[in-house]
Amino acid sequence: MKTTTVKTYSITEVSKMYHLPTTTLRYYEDLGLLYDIPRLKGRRAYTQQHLNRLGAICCFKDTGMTLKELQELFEAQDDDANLDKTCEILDNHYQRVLEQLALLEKNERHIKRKVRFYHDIKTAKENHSKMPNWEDYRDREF
Amino acid sequence: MKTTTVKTYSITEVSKMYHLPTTTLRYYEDLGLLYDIPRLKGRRAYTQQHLNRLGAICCFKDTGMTLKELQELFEAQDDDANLDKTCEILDNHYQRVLEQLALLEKNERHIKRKVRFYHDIKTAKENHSKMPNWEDYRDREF
DNA sequence: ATTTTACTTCAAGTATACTTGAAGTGTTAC
DNA sequence: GTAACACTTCAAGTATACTTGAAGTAAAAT
Repeated sequence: MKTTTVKTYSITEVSKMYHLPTTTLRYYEDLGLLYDIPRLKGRRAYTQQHLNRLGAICCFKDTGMTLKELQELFEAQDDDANLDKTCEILDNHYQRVLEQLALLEKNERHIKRKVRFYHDIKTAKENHSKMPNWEDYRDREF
Repeated sequence: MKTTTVKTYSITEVSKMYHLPTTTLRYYEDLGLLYDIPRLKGRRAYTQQHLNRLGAICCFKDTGMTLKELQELFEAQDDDANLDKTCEILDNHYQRVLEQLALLEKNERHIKRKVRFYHDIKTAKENHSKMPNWEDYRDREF
C-alpha cells in the first residue's frame, strides 16, 4: 500500500503568499470560487490545486474580471461540456486585457509627462528661471 | 473693444466625447473635481479647460487613483504653494502605474497561454488527438 | 397652446467587493 | 487548570463609485 502525504497550507500562510486578507479567502470560498478545501482539526488546509486556482483568481481579477464573471468562467471550465463557453469567455477577456494594456501604456506616457512638467516647474521656481509651458510637454518623447 | 466667443460643449456632447454618462459628469462636479462650469440658460457649458481636466480625471482614475486622491491632487495642483505635494502625489502615482504595467504584462502573458491551452483542448477533442497538458504551457513563449 | 425633449437640482438607492462583529472551538503556553 | 491564540461560522456593516427617482424649468416641435 502506498501512502502519500500532500503538502497543505494554512489560511494564514496562503494569506501571506497571495497578499490577501484571510477574510477575503473565506469570502472567495463563500462565493464558490474556491471549494472542497479540506479541514484539518477544523482548520482550512489548502492544497496546490487551491493555490493554482487562487493564482488564476488574482490574475483575472487584477485584469478587471468581476467575481461573478469568474464564477461563470470556473463553472464553464470545471464542466468539460462547456469548452466552447470557456473559450468564448477567455477570448473576450483577452481582448479586454489587450485594450487595457494599450490604455495603460497611453496613460503611463501622459503621467510621465505630467511628472516631468511639475518637477520642471519646481526647478524653475527654485532657480527663478523661465516657467515651463504644458504645451511643450504634450506628445513629445523624452 | 475685442470680443471673443469661447467654444463650449453641452453635457451630452461631453458625455459622448468621454464615454461617461451625464450623471457621472454631474457627480464629479458634486465632488468638486470639475467646478466653475458656466451655465447658458441653466444648462452646463463646458469649456476646453473643463475637457482638459476631465481628460486628467479619466487618465488618473483609469490608472487606479480614487476620486478622493484626485481631489487631493487637484487641491494641491490648483494651489501654487503646494508644488511639493503635487510632485509627491504624482511621483507616487507614477510608481504605482509602473507596477500596474508590469503586473498587467505578466497577466496578459498568462491569459494568452490559457487561451491557447483551451483552444488546443478544443482542437484535440474535435480531432480525437492527444490532449494538451497545462504543464507544457507554463513559462513558455509562443 | 400644449406636448415633447432635454436638461436642471437634490436626495435616496444600488452594485461590487470586501470587512467587521459576535459567539464558539480546539491546540499551545504558563 | 485556565488563559491565550488562532482559527471557525454566520450575519451584518462599510467604502467606493456611481445610478435612479422625483419634481421642476425652459426652449423646440406639433
